[in-house]
Amino acid sequence: MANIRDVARKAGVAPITVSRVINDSEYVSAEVRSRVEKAIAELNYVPNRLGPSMRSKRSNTIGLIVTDITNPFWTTVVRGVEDAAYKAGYHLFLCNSDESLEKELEYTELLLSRQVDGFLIAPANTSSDSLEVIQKQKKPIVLLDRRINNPDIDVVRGDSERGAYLLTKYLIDLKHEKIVLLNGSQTVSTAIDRAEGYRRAMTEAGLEENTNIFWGEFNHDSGYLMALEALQGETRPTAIIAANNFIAIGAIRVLDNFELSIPEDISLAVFDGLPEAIAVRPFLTAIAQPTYEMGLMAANILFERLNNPSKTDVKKIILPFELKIRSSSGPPNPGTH
Amino acid sequence: MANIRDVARKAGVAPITVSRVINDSEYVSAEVRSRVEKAIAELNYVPNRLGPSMRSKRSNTIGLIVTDITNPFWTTVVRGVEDAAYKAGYHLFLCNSDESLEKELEYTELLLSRQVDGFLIAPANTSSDSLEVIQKQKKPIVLLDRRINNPDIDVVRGDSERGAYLLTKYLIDLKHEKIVLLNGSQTVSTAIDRAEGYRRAMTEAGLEENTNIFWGEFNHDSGYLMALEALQGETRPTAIIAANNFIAIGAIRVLDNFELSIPEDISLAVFDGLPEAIAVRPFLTAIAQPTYEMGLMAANILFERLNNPSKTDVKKIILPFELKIRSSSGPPNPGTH
DNA sequence: CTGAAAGCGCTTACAG
DNA sequence: CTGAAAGCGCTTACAG
Repeated sequence: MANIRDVARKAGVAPITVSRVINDSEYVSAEVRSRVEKAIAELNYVPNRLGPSMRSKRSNTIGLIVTDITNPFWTTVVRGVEDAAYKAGYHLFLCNSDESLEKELEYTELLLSRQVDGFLIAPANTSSDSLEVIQKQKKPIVLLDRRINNPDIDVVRGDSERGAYLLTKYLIDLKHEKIVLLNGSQTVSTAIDRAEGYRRAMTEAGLEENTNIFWGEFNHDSGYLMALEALQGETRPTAIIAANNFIAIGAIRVLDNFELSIPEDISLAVFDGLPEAIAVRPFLTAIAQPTYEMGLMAANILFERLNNPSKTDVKKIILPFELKIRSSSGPPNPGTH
Repeated sequence: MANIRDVARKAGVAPITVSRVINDSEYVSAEVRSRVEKAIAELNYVPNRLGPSMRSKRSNTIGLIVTDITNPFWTTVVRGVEDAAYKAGYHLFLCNSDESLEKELEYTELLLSRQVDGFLIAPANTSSDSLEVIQKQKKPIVLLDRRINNPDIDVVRGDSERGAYLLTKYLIDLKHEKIVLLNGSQTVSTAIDRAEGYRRAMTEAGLEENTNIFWGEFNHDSGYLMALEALQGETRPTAIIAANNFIAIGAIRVLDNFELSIPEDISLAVFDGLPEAIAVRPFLTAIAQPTYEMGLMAANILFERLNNPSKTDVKKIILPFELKIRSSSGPPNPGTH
């Protein structure tokens, strides 16, 4: 693998002249330029960007940490980020934290040592050490979808409180009274906010004594266990809200289990662009966010900040949820009970 | 941002001693070690891995180019790759080629200049320039799911020919005779192989005169257009095979369009782990591959090769497809016609 | 229009 | 057990 000196030698010029040709910078005579280009082609020379990165302290690289790219919510966010990065000339290090603070911190330190210019993170927890570690290195961060106990960090997130309020109210308007929320962990802002919105809608409707929140994790197994408990309790809910699509997948495993003899007409309402897979359920409501745009916006805010490090206004972008009814048959209400 | 010299000065030692502490290499007296560790902590020192990468010509970084991470098939492959990379201490640059040779080549060159150690690529085309460019730099490549006109490159792929054969035969056994294949492009190996398997099953059953292959692209719009053409043709098929899940999504847009008055009992058969979304269709068959394992295996073959550059045996791993029947109601056969 | 020197942050190889 | 020198591949800043 040839380096800039090999090319320079072959073309009979100095390395800096090769550099000028590569970067189209300053004047190089046509004759010298073509000699250099010939040498580059003959040697299959590919400039090593680690050199400039060392000097300039800019790698044009960003770290992207989501909890699990397998979740279609994050998949689409990541695609938005990647498209923005492609346009802006950045490259992406992709990491999955699996909702683990340890893994998140480990990735953070590795990415820092790789000299990423900035971070896009869906923090595993409202109080994440990773962010402080990054801030000590004065690298910009934009949070994805989740708030944090730190007012100085940019964030692009969905309006989880209002989303939960709308979804709950929608079920209440359909005459549901026994509505249960299968939620994520108390340490994740989206779960906290979704509980808040759910509570507000229940209270407004005079149903506060029916408020029933299960706190679990954003994964299949937790959804399964919470649904099992909720449905085997004394008073069976007529509607279940799953706080994210992974919880919904677990809940569906319970709802579709014939042996448990659970009535088919329990309504399921789901956050976060559920793979329509689940439209198999007779009564389904989904509420989702513009995830691709979330990725695009977050990435562009980060690049903006990298280009204008002096700007200090903190950006808090809150995107609306959109209600999507996907009942495959019949009305999603508890009238048949 | 402190560097190794700052730490050395603060601890009253030479930079090389700091290096030894960071890397736990060779003997450092306990006293000196603790002085260095104290200085590291006080200065929030994070070692810059670009330095070692420059010297060693190893970045511990790999380039991953898939066509579109939004496709759940690739999402899962990517997750497998990422898990393998995490364990092996590698970091991943994620790129989407969108089935474009130009974008693939552009990414390839950028990744080369970033000094990735190796590549995992789902090539956009059976004759991809990108691969030659990479081979000139003597960097290892493992192909994901797609063959190429080059016998020397490792590949981990699904057995598309046999998968298509099985899926077609399954439909034939259900008494379907008018089966149409909505396929990808003639330049992508999975499309070529799926056409081959489909043809073999049709011929074996004496249905070669019914063989009907549409060549398009692996995207929604192409699936929509091909399905439209197939269903509005003279003889309506009783079964449609979609060569990948994006084509299936387009086809479903046609099948579910009431205005076109297309009979509901047309059977749909789909490759590549369709988001079960589509189980809404009354008659659905899906055939899928172990995608997560594909990612894991491909990554591990790449790391193996990086650790043993001398080994030259080419690996061609072919993974089996698995048939999954997902009819939501009634038998998926054309008996009702 | 072209070039020699210095330095980005590390670690290998050698010396003591 | 500790350290001084050299070099990985570039480009900035200066000189001519």
